[in-house]
Amino acid sequence: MAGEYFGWGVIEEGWRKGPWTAEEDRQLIEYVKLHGEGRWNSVSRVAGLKRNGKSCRLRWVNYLRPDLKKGQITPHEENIILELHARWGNRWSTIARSLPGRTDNEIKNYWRTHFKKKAKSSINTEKAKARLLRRQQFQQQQQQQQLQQQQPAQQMNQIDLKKIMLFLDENENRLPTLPQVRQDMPTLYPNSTAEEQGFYYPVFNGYGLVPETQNEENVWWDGLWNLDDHAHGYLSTGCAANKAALHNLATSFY
DNA sequence: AAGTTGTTCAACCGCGGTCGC
DNA sequence: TGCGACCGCGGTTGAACAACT
Repeated sequence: MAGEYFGWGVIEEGWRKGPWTAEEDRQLIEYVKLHGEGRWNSVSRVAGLKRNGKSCRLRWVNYLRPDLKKGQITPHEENIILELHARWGNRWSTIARSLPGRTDNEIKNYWRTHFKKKAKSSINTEKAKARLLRRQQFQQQQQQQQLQQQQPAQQMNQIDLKKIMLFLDENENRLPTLPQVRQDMPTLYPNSTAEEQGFYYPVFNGYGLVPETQNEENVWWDGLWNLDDHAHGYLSTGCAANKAALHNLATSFY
């Protein structure tokens, strides 16, 4: 590698590498303000940054984006990471979508730092933990369901329940045959996932169906998680158990 | 106090998917 | 249909700092 040192960064083939300076950050922020996200390869030309498109995108997505949540991962977020990783594996960007303000890079780093070693030292222990977690989740879901049956009006707006039910009814024919993973409840998140089997799920975004080409189970559920207004309040109270409870609730409609 | 080891996280790299020509 | 440009993802690296000996 024949690179030229420039400050503590390196210039290689015309592109600067290494840590970003405050001035570079400022230039990138200014660029995004004016032109929006995307077209990263034109940043160098337009903003005069000696950074390639990839580097600019990464810097923006992982560090400069205004909606990023700074600070430590909370225990609740950690639970979600654990849960989703058990379900999806190393699909960091997918996991990150469920944690607003957190980046895939951040979650990946957090996982490696906090869980990878443990996983390495004892894969079996990890599997056992995942099983335990799922069992606990199932118990929570049952409790949650009981609560809902007792106090449905307080838990969730009827209109939103209707929305979901209508959605499920409307798409009854489109929904795939429930894969094995759903049939053997209480194992909510078994190791073999439906996504691997390439099922097609429609997406409900709170308003209607959104055509979706991805064959990912999570996309379907993400649609539900993204319910707005009242339902959002119910679903996103930061409680994975709530989501899981709805998951079960919805599953019962199949 | 100095050296070593461990931890964290920003940044880079390679690959694959998508899109437009 | 093939090709190149672009983008996003997951894996990996390395610098900075903290903790330990």
